[in-house]
Amino acid sequence: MDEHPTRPEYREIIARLRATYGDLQWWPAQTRFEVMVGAVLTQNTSWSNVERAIANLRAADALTPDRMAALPPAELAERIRPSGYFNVKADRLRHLLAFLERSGGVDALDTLETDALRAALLGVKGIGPETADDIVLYAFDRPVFVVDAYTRRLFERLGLPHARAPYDTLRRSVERAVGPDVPALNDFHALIVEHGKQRCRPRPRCEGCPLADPCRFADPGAA
DNA sequence: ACCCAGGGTCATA
DNA sequence: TATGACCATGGG
Repeated sequence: MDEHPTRPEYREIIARLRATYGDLQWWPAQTRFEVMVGAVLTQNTSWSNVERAIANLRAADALTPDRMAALPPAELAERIRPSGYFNVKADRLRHLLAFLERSGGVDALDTLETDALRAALLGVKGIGPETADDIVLYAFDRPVFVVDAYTRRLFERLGLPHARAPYDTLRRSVERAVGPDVPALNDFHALIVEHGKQRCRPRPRCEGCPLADPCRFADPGAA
């Protein structure tokens, strides 16, 4: 009941994951705008598919706000087709472009406080909590923790509290315990995703888990 | 022929 | 607050 993990507990998880997967320091992108685009495109979609879409955009020289805004909507959708939900995501990218336009661009957003930046992003149609935090952390280097499906699955299996709590409850719990440590928060989410892709999958059960070997934790719902 | 993937919106109860 | 339908491609 209201039991929060201690700082060492999360630090220990980070340390063990780092020992296995390395010091990742994430987001595979060349610019902050590219981070934002990738964050939208990877919604419920594997990164390999996003890479094709990004490559198509790069081939069209459309990886800047101005150049992307110049694309006809139908062509934008066609370019990002490999990332799935391409009609929905094309609209979301255009909402993002309109937001950047009326905000004065990426550099202007960087002058906002973290909470204000987060709130502004959440006001964009198509940008929910996880996408907003991807952008806040990986494009603007602000100290937020990103919660995703991998995070909930791992925390559930480790028996950590708030695994199924509302998004902000889980996010704040980790932020409070870890502190405003951008490199640690950057790595933590990246490591959870990497661990999720390599081992901590719905099935088969995590094999050779660096956090608990053998992984003895049940799937969500089975506990 | 399945299940899964670095979610979000909208309608409904 | 909490489900469920919907969006769609590509890999295992």
